[in-house]
Amino acid sequence: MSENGRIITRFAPSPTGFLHIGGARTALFNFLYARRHDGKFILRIEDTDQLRSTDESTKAILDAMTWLGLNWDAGPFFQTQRLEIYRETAKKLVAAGKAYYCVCQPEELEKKRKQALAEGRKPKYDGACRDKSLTATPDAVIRFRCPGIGATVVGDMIKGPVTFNNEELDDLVIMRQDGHPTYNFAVVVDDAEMAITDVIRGDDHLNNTPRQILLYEALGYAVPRFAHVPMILGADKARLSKRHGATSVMAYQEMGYLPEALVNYLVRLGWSHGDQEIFSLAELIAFFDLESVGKAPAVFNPEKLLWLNQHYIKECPPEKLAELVIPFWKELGHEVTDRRLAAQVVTDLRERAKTIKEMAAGSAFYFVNDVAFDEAAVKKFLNGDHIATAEASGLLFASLAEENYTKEGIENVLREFAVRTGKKLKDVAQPLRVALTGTTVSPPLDSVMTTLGKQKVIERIQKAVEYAKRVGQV
RNA sequence: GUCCCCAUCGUCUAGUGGCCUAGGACACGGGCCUUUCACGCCUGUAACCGGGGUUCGACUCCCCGUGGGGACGCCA
Repeated sequence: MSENGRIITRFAPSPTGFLHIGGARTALFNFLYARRHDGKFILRIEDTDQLRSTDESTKAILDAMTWLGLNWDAGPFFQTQRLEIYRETAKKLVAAGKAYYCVCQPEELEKKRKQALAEGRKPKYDGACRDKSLTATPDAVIRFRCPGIGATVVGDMIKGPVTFNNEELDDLVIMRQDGHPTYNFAVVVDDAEMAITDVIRGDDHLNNTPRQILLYEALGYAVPRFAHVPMILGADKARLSKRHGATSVMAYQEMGYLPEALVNYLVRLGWSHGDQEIFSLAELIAFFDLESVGKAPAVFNPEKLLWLNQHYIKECPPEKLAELVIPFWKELGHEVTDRRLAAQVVTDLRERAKTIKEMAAGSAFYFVNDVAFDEAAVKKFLNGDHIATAEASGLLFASLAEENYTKEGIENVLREFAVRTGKKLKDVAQPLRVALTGTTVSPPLDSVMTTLGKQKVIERIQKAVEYAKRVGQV
């Protein structure tokens, strides 16, 4: 079954919600491990829970994987399309005496479970139907017969060998009343059938692993290698959840994050390569290994993710960045079609935005007909003497020859003007900035002015002067 | 309660018995640069959970404790 020793990994989410941060990291590790070893990465949707699985979730998960660039080589496979395989396999187990039908009622079991917990015992199935040799009936489930003696060792690639006493394991249900397999059964059958060589998953599954190994053995399958990755926690060290902020991968896209940033952040959550922080995809594929995955759970730190996002924004080519900002401008009501202009705007903002969303907001002034003036800024920099300064410098720009209307030319005008009037450059720049952008915070004036173009600059200065006069600043 | 896992700066981590006066990164403080805000550069604060062993020598190995996480479903 195994393709001559080739590594095969899989990501197997249940479609009961969006792809979250933790799942994304698991998927990423599986993806990288497969790529690193020139193997195969399979996507499998574990939709055996009829109640909670939805098509929307499946779509959302696929979209998020695609956005992150976690391209799978096969699948998505759906467990609900493979029901026959589980049923047949389960029947074989029953025929071999390794599994049996059970008619214990869920309510009854729940009662016993609670009682055991209350009495301080480990809640385990009591084996009521174990030796009744029941046959298939509509309300019967199938349980796997656990040995109950001996021990099972999980040779985990991250945690090292972990030993479980088999008496800790009870007879788990493998086929439900509704004819669907349970997780522990379906996962074993599929991982075996799909010839998965390395199972990389969250360490919340470590406790399931011994019973899965027992199933592999009962079915005569080869046992894969396991790697249990520690959980991701929130700032309060509790398991990461909605109350810690955004946990959905796509929420980060909406907030203006680059997939490269999220991938880079996620991979460093638990994995390291010396002191290196920034990794290209090619480097990740070249370097990723399970030996360097830590054993301790990691706290999700949005600040560092933000820093990485800023880094990738700075690195991003303007043309590509422009493509990414366009939808965010649109959301702000600016239909930007001029790609050249967009690339220029983005270049102005590139080093001063932490997210694409922030970049869109910080550059909206380029696209308006009338600048939205910030009251405090106007009050401070478009008054008395300042307004005369703006007006005067505006005339200078107007008289600037087209070939001198460059960043250098503009800066020269600014500097000479400051020297001539005995002002600080700052006192010349700020009024202009407010006139052109409406606020005191913007990219450098020479950039703003060249991007905006001479005509608009002159127009905006005039309008600003008029505005200031109108609101009685003079 | 039982079982399993884990434990280095606030956070992510380097460290595999002497290289450690414990390194890097984020965040934070100070400084430089500067036409605003940023970027960048320099710099500072900050950690080996506790106790026993083992060893000439423990952040590194062992045990116990403590703390945190996970599992105990006809969820995955």
